[in-house]
Amino acid sequence: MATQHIPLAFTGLKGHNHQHCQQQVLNTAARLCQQRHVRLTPLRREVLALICHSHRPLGAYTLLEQLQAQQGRRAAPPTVYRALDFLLEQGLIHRIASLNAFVGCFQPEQPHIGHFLICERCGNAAEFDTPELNQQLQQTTDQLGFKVTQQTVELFGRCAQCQQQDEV
Amino acid sequence: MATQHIPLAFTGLKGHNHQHCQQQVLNTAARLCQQRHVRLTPLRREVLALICHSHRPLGAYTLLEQLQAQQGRRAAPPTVYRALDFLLEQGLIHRIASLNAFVGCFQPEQPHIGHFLICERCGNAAEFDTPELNQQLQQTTDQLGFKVTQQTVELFGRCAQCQQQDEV
DNA sequence: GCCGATTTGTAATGTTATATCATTTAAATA
DNA sequence: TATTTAAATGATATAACATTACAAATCGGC
Repeated sequence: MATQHIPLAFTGLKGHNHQHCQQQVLNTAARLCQQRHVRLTPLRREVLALICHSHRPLGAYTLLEQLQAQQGRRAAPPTVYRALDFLLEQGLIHRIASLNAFVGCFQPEQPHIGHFLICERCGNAAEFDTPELNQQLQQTTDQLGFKVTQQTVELFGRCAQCQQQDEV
Repeated sequence: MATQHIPLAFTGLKGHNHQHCQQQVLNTAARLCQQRHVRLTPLRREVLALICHSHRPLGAYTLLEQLQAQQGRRAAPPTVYRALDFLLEQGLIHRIASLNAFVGCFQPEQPHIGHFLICERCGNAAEFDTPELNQQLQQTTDQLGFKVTQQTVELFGRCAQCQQQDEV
């Protein structure tokens, strides 16, 4: 729940090996699905791969196009949405409500609250999860007598790299 | 910015006079628009009134229906969306991204970050704004080198009242 | 191999939001 | 007050996002 998570998407310049990162996500997904006795079918795996191909949130229809393009697969919206539903259920991706888009989860081992930083310049989304913030949210809502069951925390702005780029 | 805000929507049972509340919002809106030299036209005022009629977020097409029903006004989607854009710009309403819906702002005097508690049982949304949480968010994002320009914080769950109701 | 359950295909439709251009209304100015 | 100009609204079409319903195919367990 309160797992420390270094934002991956914004580590790009500092030796983030994305190909490796993506492969790892796919491997982890395969293992988790096996453990959970659910099926990571080719289609689902494909959608996950497309999503994890970048750290930018992708819309369902973008995924649909890419599916069609990539392997001449005839696909309709439900095809993608069903795959997305599965991946969401398994905690392998997250939905970014304010963008109607989806990003890969890079810590799918244990289910967790997804808090996001989204850079308006590079488009990358980074998941973050700090105990302090969780605690503060808990404390605040406790005080108000509100029992939280689900969170949407999406912070937009500029990542560190893009702030530097801006100055140039 | 860090104005203490007692969630209004969840004070219903404790003497929240909603008619008065709604009237006050409309009056404040009128005054603010006058001060700002922008026009709170009948249409915009009407949409604001509909939104503030309850504390439940309303979708654009619900508002459209209500507009049409209420005064036989012929209206198309852009009519509503333009009014909503205006009200958003003026800080008189907020958009709840995870619901594609809109709620009134009950503290429109000074622009502020909208953080929301949304009860899944009664459907009410309450704005909250605590210095502690703001500070923690600031601190967390500072540490990550991220410069926030816009926030979507929407917490779903049960309000205090509905928790009581559940127990019955 | 057969049966039931899960997954995928397909067509249609629902929901949310925007683009574009014409028309009307309000405000500013002469 | 008449005229000009800007702002707001009307109207049509369409884009973007998402779901329903039912048929066909595929997978696992027996």
